[in-house]
Amino acid sequence: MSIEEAFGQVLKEERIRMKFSQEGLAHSCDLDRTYISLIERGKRKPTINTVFALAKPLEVSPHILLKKTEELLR
Amino acid sequence: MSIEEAFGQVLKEERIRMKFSQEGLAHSCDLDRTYISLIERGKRKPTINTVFALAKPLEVSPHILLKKTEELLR
DNA sequence: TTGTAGACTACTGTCGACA
DNA sequence: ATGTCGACAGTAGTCTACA
Repeated sequence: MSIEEAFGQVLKEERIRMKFSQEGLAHSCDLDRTYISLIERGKRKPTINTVFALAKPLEVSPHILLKKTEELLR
Repeated sequence: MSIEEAFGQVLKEERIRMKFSQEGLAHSCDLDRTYISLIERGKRKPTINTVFALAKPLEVSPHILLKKTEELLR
């Protein structure tokens, strides 16, 4: 499993936990809905700034997203 | 201070802690030396895969780099 | 509500050279 | 050992549209 696939899975879990639709999350962090879709399916490797943007509406620290990603990979 | 500036500062601290030159670190994580220089000066926003690549030779978990970045920003 | 496609812009990351 | 420059290839991220 690749880093971006693991990150996508984490993002999806956190998004669903917060009861966001992809659309709602996209709007909340000022990103495109189709881009959220791409990330969740492991088709994109977001920059650190994007990770920070995603983390905010998910009410989780950015580093937690990476930590969960690492846990999935190991 | 921007996210990328904070990350650059963290990277530099960790690199120096491990007694790497930019060149040595670049070689160890298979990135370009000038790119390490750009990141440390906050001129680039690395992707999550790049963060993972940088973390490995620094012998630190990727999420720790983000955590230290967050601490600098706050 | 989500996946996907295509066309597009902006920027990440490479490389060679020189101070 | 590092900063910087310019040129470049590849990809992050946008937007419209349709299943």
